[in-house]
Amino acid sequence: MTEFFNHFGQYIKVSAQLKEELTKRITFKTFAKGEMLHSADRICTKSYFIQKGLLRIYFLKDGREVSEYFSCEGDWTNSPRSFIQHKLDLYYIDAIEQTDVYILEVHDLMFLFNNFPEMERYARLSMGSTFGYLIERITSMRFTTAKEKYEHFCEVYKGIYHRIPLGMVASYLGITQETLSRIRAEK
Amino acid sequence: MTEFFNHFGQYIKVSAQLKEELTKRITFKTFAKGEMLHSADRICTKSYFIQKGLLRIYFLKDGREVSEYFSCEGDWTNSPRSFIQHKLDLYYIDAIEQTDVYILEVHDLMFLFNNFPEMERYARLSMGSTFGYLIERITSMRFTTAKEKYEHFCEVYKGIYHRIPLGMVASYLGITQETLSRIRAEK
DNA sequence: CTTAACTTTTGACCTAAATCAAAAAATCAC
DNA sequence: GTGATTTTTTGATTTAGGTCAAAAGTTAAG
Repeated sequence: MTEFFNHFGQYIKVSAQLKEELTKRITFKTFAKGEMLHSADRICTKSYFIQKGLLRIYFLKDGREVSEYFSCEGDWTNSPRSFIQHKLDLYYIDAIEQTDVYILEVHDLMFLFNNFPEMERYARLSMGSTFGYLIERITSMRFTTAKEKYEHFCEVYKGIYHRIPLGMVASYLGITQETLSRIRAEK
Repeated sequence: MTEFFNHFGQYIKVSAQLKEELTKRITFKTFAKGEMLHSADRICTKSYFIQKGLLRIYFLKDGREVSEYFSCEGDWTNSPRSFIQHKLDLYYIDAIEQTDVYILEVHDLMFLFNNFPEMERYARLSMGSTFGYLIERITSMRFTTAKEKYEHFCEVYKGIYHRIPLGMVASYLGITQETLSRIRAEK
């Protein structure tokens, strides 16, 4: 669980007491490649912290799977609006590779928010980072060629972009797999 | 300042003491139409809460202004990464209409975070809402026609979309003004 | 008012990327 | 290992929306 506590340690000082409560509330699970972690027909009550592996968040558009984003080692993953606002949303989560995760239930997280003010700070700060990533992504989606979009993707997902199948990358970028295949071929 | 405290009241209980500290630290200013609130050559140390009016956050791409988003009555505005991470970023902020704002300096905000744990909660919760909006926007930008993008924009900015000049809307959507003009004309 | 400076619309033409189709390559299951 | 399924590549064709250019409308300043 070292990587798990280190993650919090990036933003706040993790007291022995918080560590104990986290340990008590967290569970561990391994998902096989292709296995579903979350489906759009349920409210998302779990957040997954990836110890090892790769997850994909996607939704269905006219029957086709469109990747929303990818998460790897050291990331939290859930269906954001479903988890935060406790309502249904359109996202599915599955495992691109065999993936080991720590699981935290939303009611346990609420307990932590209510009893450890530093957890509120942790949430504020870590959300702040993700914020920047989302804004940069929106920026990079407009007035850019398919090639530029792909190059931006490779930068952001440096180190893991080769672990993600081409078709999933294409839908993440909002281009067809044929176009992405041609971009990869040309250089 | 009622609208200002009401905003916090949506997320947390605002104690008399917090109210007092907020009042002490906030300043008020009016910007004329077209006036700049923030420029990319400076670090953004101020956050603006709009009492009345309309602001635009934009950046320059090949010399053209690209709208990142718009903020109106009841919204906070700043250059997000610059304000949060205290570094330079590429965004400019100007006033689309004459705009009245409450101004909070980043160091005053930090004081509030350090002395009022409920402010951390406020930040977590209000960021959570914005999060949902950003993700939905990313979703709506891929595999959609220019017309669908515009319709989504009108929904999200219902009530204020007619206050924003066409060219600014077009760049927000990542389409040309000519295309947007034709979309508006056809129906 | 009147001129200047933007903003929006309209028209003609062009191109990046979509679509459709099928072959080739890689991966999986037994 | 072998056939079946899935993923990726390649080719031909189409199209939505971009570019360029200019006219029409609108707003602002003196």
